[in-house]
Amino acid sequence: MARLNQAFYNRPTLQVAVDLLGKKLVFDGPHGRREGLIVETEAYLGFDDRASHASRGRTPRNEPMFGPAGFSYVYLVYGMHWCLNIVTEPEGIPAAVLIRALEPLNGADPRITSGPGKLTRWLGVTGSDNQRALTSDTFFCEDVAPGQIDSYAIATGPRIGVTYAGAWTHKPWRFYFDDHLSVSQARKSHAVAMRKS
DNA sequence: CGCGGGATTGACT
DNA sequence: GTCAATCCCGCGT
Repeated sequence: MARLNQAFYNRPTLQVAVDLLGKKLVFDGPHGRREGLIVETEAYLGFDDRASHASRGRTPRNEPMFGPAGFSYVYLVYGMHWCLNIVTEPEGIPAAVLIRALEPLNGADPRITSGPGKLTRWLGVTGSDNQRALTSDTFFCEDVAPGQIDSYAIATGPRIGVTYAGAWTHKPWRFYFDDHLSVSQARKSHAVAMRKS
């Protein structure tokens, strides 16, 4: 199926975050080629969004977020887990979509990729993959043929782990396939996700 | 240059 | 439910 091009990512971030659900992520890494369906995302809108790394201006770490859409933004969190984002919106606007969960397509335990730190470990994505184009032959997303996957209701709710973000903490910018086995467990979240459809 | 804290996870009570 | 692991970043001194 069609590979997602830069124009796909060069759009409003909330739209990209929703549209990425159900797409296939492909990565050729240290474990060989690994593929997974994206089943959970979060949008980070930079500038005003206090949950975003870019809310306090341009720094060496968040530099990729300011760059052109369709590139990776990979950073280390809590000293041990890599998080994979895909940069969105035109160059100069810091925004990205965090990939929070995948359904592994090789028959592996669906929980092995049920979290942003878990899926990078499974894929083999590390800091050396920061700011790489996601439109290459070895790292990309693509459409999945209709009927190829089960249909899920798309749910939305507050983003995980951003309790420091003031008013932005509660923005419903997390999107996921409701009841999907690979969606991350939102632990201390008391928020009730709202059905989108 | 030191310090506080994080877009998490898994182990343990 | 609670907590530690672990290190880079960003900010204040």
